[in-house]
Amino acid sequence: MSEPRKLEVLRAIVEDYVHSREPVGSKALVERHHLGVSSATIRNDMALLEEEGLIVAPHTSAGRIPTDKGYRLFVDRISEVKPLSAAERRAIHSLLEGPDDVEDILERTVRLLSQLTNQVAVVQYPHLSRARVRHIEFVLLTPRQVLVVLIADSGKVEQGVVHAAADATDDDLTALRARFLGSIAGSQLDLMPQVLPSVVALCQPALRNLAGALAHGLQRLADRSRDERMVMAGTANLARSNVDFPLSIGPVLEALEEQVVMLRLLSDMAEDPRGVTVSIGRENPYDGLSEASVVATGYGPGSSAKIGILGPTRMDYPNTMAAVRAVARYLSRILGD
Amino acid sequence: MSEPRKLEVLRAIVEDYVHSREPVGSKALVERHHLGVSSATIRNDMALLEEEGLIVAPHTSAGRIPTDKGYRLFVDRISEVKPLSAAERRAIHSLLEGPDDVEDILERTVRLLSQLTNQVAVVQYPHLSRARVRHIEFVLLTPRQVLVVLIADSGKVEQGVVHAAADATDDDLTALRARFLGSIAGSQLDLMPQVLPSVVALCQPALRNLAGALAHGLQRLADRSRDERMVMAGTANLARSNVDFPLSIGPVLEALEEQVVMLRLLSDMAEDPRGVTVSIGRENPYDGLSEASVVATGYGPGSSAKIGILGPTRMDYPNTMAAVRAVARYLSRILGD
DNA sequence: TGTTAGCACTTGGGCATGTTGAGTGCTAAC
DNA sequence: GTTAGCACTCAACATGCCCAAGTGCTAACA
Repeated sequence: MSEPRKLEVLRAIVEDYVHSREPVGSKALVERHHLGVSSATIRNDMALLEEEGLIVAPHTSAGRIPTDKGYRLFVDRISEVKPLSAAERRAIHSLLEGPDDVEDILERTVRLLSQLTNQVAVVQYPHLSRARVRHIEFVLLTPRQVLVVLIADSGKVEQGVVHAAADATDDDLTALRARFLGSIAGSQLDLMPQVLPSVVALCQPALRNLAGALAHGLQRLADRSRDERMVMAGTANLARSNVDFPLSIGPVLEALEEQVVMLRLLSDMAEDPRGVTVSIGRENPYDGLSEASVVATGYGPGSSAKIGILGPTRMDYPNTMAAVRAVARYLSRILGD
Repeated sequence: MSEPRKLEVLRAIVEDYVHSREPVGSKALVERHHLGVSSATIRNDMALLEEEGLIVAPHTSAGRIPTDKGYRLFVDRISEVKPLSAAERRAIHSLLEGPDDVEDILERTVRLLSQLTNQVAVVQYPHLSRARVRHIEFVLLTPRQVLVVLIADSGKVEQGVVHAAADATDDDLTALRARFLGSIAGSQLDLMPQVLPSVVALCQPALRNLAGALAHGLQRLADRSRDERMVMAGTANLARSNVDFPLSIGPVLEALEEQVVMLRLLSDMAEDPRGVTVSIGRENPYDGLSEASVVATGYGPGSSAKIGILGPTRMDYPNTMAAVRAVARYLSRILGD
């Protein structure tokens, strides 16, 4: 049997199944795709495909559906990333115009991606560990409460409240701010643990307590911005695409809510030379996602942060991959300047 | 027939139905609750309740289930808000300890509430319109991009990027910052439209363009913090509580994602003298929530912001109301000082 | 007047049974 | 290597039947 036809048959099965959501049989296959052979031949091919674990029959006399392995082969060797339609390109263009606040941009991006793909879209905040301190600000809220603001040169702002052991004054804060800023402005966020203690040590004894508290607060902010976050959109698509289909969406929602899980998942996805990485069904390290696939890619400087979508294994991979890739590229471009 | 018993029967029906998820019949009712009368009598009562539109029978020979109106009566006149269990109180206490960053607190609160109630929890950011300007900061990102930071005395920080028409320098920004701060520090966020233009007008002509852009940016930030937002948690509970039950969760997820809808809904809920407001099924202004109920209450200064939960109409109102009320009180207390 | 027992009636759910059609694997011929 | 043909399997659907749960009603009762 010819190797090319075998792949062709697998391709046809995947496409039909994604489209119809129903097991596809040999006869329907020859009708819908002009394969040039009879259904009996296809049956033989299918038997082989099943032996190789690429497809399975849910019950004796039903059609076949692709396995995770089948999808994998499809994605790796068969499908081509389709170019986006003109309408889609336009949507990307227009939706990503507007104020270029990092937060705003990510929010709109993720919404856009979820609409393009009809899946749940997820985007990770850009990494800040290599970002540098641009500015800090101490603001007295009450005599014992100080709002600490840390501004990175990436434009990200972190804030938190610090409790002082004794009453502080605006003058204290102004002095300390100058001192801190002098020492840490321009230094990398991940170097702060090395720098901060020496700043505190150099303070006048009277201020040392306060300085310690503030240093601790700054450290927390720096940690937090390294500490990753994400934005998502389109959870309602989960319910829609699975009407009358038993992808139990409970576990998936749980995974999405446990941001740690999702972030881990995204980070762990190796970068693929083709631009998008796909993790299918049980390939996912998280149990709740055993019937789901993740399509993701990096964006921004060094492609360090990830953007992607989450959907049922039975999804339209070519189009989804195209959308993810395109959106990631636009996003990189916008954040680039 | 005695009015008290009628209510008692309704109460029993609601409680059994909430518990079992199945229509409850007259016989089962007398068995589970010691009502002191026979099933025949209950049948008569039920017929009356049905006439009044408080309960319905899904089909001829099934038990009855409460209608929206039935739940309404139950909530208004029958149920009592149960006190929380000691364990629950402890959970609230321990989970709400930690750094008292507004954002952090809200996030933990909403997570806690969703766990206590097994529903989706939602909390609205505190209103800031009456907040005052504590501090502003301009940071040069590139010669033509300025990061504008607005810090309110409530501790909330807003940030955004402004594009300059011409190159700006740090000195320009320092000067402008002093000027802006001198005029608007301490003034209410909603008064900024009146104040900002005059500041711009007073600037040196060379800086006026830049000042205008910055003023515009500040205005946007002020608007945004008036512009309401929310945090939510527990969407996975939707899937869980509705396993084998046809509350189509799609529309509900949509509503939750359209934050505008939810915020509107929360804002529109009148304050109830008993401390918690309930909106049941079709009482909700949004179609997708016709099988859902919202239990909410205000918190914080003037109870202006809302916190609440969203779940199926068939929910345990007494406990849910108790949890919402308790959590709101703790939240108020924590934010109060 | 309110309560109760008894009874005829309705009906959804479960079950056993039969039928249909899509789909398969296998074999023999091309 | 491909195909036609055929016997076989089995989910899905339909049909009929019975049962249990539940109802409404009536007549008797306190």
